[in-house]
Amino acid sequence: MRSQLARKPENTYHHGDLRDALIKAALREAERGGVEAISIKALAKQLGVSQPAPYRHFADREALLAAVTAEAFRQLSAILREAMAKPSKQSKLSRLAQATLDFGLRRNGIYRLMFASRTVSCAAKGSELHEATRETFGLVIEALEAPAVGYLRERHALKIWAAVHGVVMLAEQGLFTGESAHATREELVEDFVSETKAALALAIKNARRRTKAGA
Amino acid sequence: MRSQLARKPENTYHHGDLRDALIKAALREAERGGVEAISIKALAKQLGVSQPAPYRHFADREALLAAVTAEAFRQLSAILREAMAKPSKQSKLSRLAQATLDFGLRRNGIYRLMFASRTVSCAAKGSELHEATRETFGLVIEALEAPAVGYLRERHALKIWAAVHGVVMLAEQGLFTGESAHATREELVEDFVSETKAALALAIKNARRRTKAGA
DNA sequence: GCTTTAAGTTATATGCTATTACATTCGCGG
DNA sequence: CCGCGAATGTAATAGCATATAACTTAAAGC
Repeated sequence: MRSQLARKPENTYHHGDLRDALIKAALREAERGGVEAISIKALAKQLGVSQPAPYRHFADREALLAAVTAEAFRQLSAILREAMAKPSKQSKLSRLAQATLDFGLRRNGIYRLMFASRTVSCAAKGSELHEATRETFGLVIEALEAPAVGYLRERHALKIWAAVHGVVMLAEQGLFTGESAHATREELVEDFVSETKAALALAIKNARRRTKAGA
Repeated sequence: MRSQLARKPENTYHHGDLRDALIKAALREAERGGVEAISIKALAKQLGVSQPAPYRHFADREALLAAVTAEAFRQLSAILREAMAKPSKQSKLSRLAQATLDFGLRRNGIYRLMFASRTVSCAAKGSELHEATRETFGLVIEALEAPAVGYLRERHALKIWAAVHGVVMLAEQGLFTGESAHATREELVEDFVSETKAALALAIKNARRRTKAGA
């Protein structure tokens, strides 16, 4: 199992690690041109194998996309983990949010593969992709750094997650150029971070009060 | 110019209004299967014309998608306008936000065409599509019902717009099923609406104070 | 009415997905 | 160390979509 990221060596029949190479190459393509830039045929040519070879590893294009998307989620998780670990004056939540924004803008083709295609919604409950997305969302919950009070953390994690994605979407649409350029994307994300923190703190306080009253 | 929404009448050479019929039919397809379900060939067959006929009206598939997306934005604008006009106990902003959420979930294929494809970002500044998107965003600003203080309205319009889109995205990914189901999508949107209103009111007050102090 | 032009047709080139039948290599048990 | 089965890759091909070129028909303007 020769870990081979690029073309297969000439004069060999087997590539060595075609499955992995396909995923890596597809990620590169998606980074450039989005989902539609991922072509099985083109990838095969790029890696020096015949067109049908990829079908030994993926049932169809959708299956490849699912694997690529899962890998993308794992990469994002790693980036977010790193951002959260790094010592900083900013809060963990802020660092996570800004890192997500940065990822969404810099690697937008991949980002859209992850959040704007149907691939994820079709992922079955135990699938590799489903696990990868849940892991990433777990980091959001973790970044809230709040005590576990019922479902409050999840709810506020959803809120900040949604808000950041919205900013990425609109930024990519060009809604931040023009007159709206006053509000930079980073500022907007920071707004959401503050509001989420405040709302969560308040909600926890209220929950505690209710619990005490009930006891 | 016989306004003809469906197939071309048999035994006639000209369809009558193929361009419009293509857009309408493509919208139907997108509503079902998303962008990738829009096939020039299939549309031509559906409308009873030859495959290359659509190319008389659209340079390529991208051009058709742009026109379809523009039409979708106009339809959304109409829906939002109606929601805002309707008398209700809810605020205009709330009605706009909830209507957008509803549109995003109910007509998700079209929604993705509008907000999650590259079509919009590629729209040139004076294009039909660009105008349509700006019109829709104008409604968001209008829904804020706030006095015009500098760029504050645009900024907060961006915020609520982003937040709602984020909710739609995550909802479609299935992040609201499972343990997170406690927070319904509608509740989350309402949270964002309240927070946006509060933040905008505060910002306006601060701006007024600064202006007075400066005068 | 004749001509120009818009709109549609047939035929065809190209590229992608996917399947089938066949070939090669790897690795493991004897 | 040999041979056999499973995994992996290839060649050939079917089917569908985009797009272009050359040709035809109808509509509109003078």
